[in-house]
Amino acid sequence: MKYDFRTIEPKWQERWERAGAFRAEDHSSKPKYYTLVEFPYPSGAGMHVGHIKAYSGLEVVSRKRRMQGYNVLFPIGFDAFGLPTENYAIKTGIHPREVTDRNIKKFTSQLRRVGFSFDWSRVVDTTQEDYYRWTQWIFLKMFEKGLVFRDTALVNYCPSCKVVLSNEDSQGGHCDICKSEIVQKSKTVWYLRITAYADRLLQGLDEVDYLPNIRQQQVNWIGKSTGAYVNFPLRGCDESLRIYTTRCDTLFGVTFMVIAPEHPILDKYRDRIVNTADMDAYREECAKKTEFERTQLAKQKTGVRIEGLTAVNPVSGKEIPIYISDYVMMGYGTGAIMAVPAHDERDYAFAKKFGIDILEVIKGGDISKEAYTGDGEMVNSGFLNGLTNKKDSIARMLAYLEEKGIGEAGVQYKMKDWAFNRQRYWGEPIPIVHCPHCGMVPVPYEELPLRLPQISNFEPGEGGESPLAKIESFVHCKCPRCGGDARRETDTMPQWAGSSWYYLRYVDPHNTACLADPEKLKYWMPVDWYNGGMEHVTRHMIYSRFWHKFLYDIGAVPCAEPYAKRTAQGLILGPDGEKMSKSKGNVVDPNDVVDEYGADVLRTYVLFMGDYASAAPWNESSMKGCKRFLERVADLWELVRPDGGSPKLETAFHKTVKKVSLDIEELKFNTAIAAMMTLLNEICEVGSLTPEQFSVLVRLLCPFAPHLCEELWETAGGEGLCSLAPWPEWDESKTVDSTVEVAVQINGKLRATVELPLNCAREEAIALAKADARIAPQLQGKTIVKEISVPNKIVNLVVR
RNA sequence: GCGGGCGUGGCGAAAUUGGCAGACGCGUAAGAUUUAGGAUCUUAUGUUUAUACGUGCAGGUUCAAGUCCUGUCGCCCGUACCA
Repeated sequence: MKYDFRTIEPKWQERWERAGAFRAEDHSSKPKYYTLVEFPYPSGAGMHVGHIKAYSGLEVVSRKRRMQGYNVLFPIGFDAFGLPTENYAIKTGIHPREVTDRNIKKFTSQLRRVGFSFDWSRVVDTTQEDYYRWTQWIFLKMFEKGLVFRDTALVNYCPSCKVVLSNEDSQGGHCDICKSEIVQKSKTVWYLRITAYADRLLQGLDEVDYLPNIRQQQVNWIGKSTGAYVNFPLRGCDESLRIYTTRCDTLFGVTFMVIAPEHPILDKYRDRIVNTADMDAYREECAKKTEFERTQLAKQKTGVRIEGLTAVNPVSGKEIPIYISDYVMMGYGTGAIMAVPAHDERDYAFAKKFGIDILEVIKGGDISKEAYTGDGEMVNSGFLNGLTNKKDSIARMLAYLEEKGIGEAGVQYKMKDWAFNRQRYWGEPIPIVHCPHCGMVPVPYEELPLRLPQISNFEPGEGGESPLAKIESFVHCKCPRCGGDARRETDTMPQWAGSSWYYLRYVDPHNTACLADPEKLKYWMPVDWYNGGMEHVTRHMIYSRFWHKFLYDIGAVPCAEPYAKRTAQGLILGPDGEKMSKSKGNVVDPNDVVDEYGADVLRTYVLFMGDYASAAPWNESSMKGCKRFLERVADLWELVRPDGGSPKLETAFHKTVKKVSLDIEELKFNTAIAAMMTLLNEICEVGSLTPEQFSVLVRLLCPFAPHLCEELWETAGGEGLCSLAPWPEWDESKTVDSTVEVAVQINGKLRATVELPLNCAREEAIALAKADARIAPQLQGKTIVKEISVPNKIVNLVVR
């Protein structure tokens, strides 16, 4: 058969669509399987081949599952709210709705051309009113349950995007979207109390099957630490300074305290402080520093001693000085620390610089040179002296603190509450009304969706307020509670909102009564296998796990975890080995590849190019190997004969079916394809194959190159669609030949290989090995000290 | 610093519990075919003269190490003054 992909591919795409071949059934007696890929953000640039690789993995799994008789839900949609579209609108004046629709159209056509087996009847678009209605509904439910709060805080602000960012979106002190430097700004911010779920998000990881590195990243992100809160009395005040520490056993070694420059105690006891001028100067200096400067210029310690205010070490009774320094953060713990310079590197550096006492409480190091952070015997520590086990000394100290009422055990998380608002137009409006009498009042559920008003000027205000603030008709409203004049909240939700629950909407995308029908959720949830990029493993996944757990708590979903299994694919790099980006001009457009090579070659190549989880550079000439492979398969029909094949080829088929079946489950697509290539080589060597063998190969290859395989299936008179034909099975007993090649070593060095019957007995194998024409001469005059035989693998003769 | 991962031909990479290192593909070379080019097919292809040597480097365990152990160098990803 001539491999005419330009005719074949549109033909089968049309037939699949007409037959509804990949529609998931809501009511089915078949077992269900829900495969999920991360839905794309429809950017103006269109898709690149990285998207294709990201979807091809579970595409193969989904197709295999269908052939195995599962009712498969493999949906796609668009995460379409977001800044790039809005920035484009500002630049061009074209409404984001229009831009979004255009981009979605482009993405859809690209995806269709690749022949992905998505259920196109379930597409969701987060920017559609019937979708964001339910995003707002979830928000209001959280508001109702006290998980939404507002606070004035120093926030990460991007001066270029004019928008407040969460900690997650401003890592390394740079805006996640435009890469410009973040500044700290005091703003009123909406928060979601994700920290209330920190422990459950951590524990939930035990119930799911995530790749170990993915799990670890989430654990680190949540960042749970166990320790103690300790109160240090302030001399001459009724109040104590509260700190958090993981090493309360070193309490006797505390020689000073450090508090964050923003710590409220500084204002409260301002009249007692002698050197307010120095203090204010330092605080101002810190406020000006960006988060970036504060962490990068870190290693050099700066600070100011607060004169007139001292604390008392609650276990030793010694009076100790208090400093302010920006190495202590207001956002972690209590914003104050007890400093143990002898056993903490940062405290040590600070103490050296300011000439503060360093008191050893753990033996083992040389504290005249550096801080000792290892374990050892406790000294200078009263009742702890002599203890050598860290656990014991911590337990003893904790017991003491609790007994005396000085402190208590506690935990801390690195994870912070989720800053949940953006001063932007293209997002879900936050459905809250500010009433001068009633305060914050939720928009009634029956008024959802709270629609985005039509506007034409998308510029944010100079003060960084949302473009919505300029729309009088939107802002002015009546309070839903008292009916008086009120103002609408004008901030919108961050982009992460819509993607936090989209997998639920796929289950029932057109429901108008609830976010998804409970019965359908019960059938489809949880997602059996979720694949996506490593960059979404912390933010997106933790956010959506949090939303899901909340929905579980209010009875809206039937399971505690949304994703039963999670894997991640590696990037496709440009041909130059660099990350693909528009600015580097190394982006490969899937449309170009489909034009020149066809969708099946593209699909096969992105999976063949290397380990699925690793990054690999695009290499066009390497893709030609996949093209040749498919062309040779297309020609195979010529070799089909009822009496074709050979016993050896039959074994090769069983081996290959097994290998491909198992490799797909482990995302080892590269070796699965290699195995089929090897099989093809063997068929060509034999020169013929049976019709049944042909059918097996076509079905085996179908998830990878479905268009070609449908065509071959039809040519061979197969029944129905190849895509829905039964997955080939293998017979374990037929995966092995009757004879095996066994390596013969002398002193561990390969000297010959011998053909032995399968499962040849040890004695016989050794005897046959010794008798081999190449081995026997080498044993002349030598003594055999040891004979090792591993069945079907190796014989090793140790001689002297 | 901490957490995770990786280091194998000219290139992308394979290699169950330790058991023939380099499967499969690219590239390269020679030949066939072709008016020519391209495409296709056949053969060869880790280094080396047989012997020997080869999985970042140095040791170790073992009959046997890419795989296990100790030390060391380098790279990538994530995170970062987390008390």
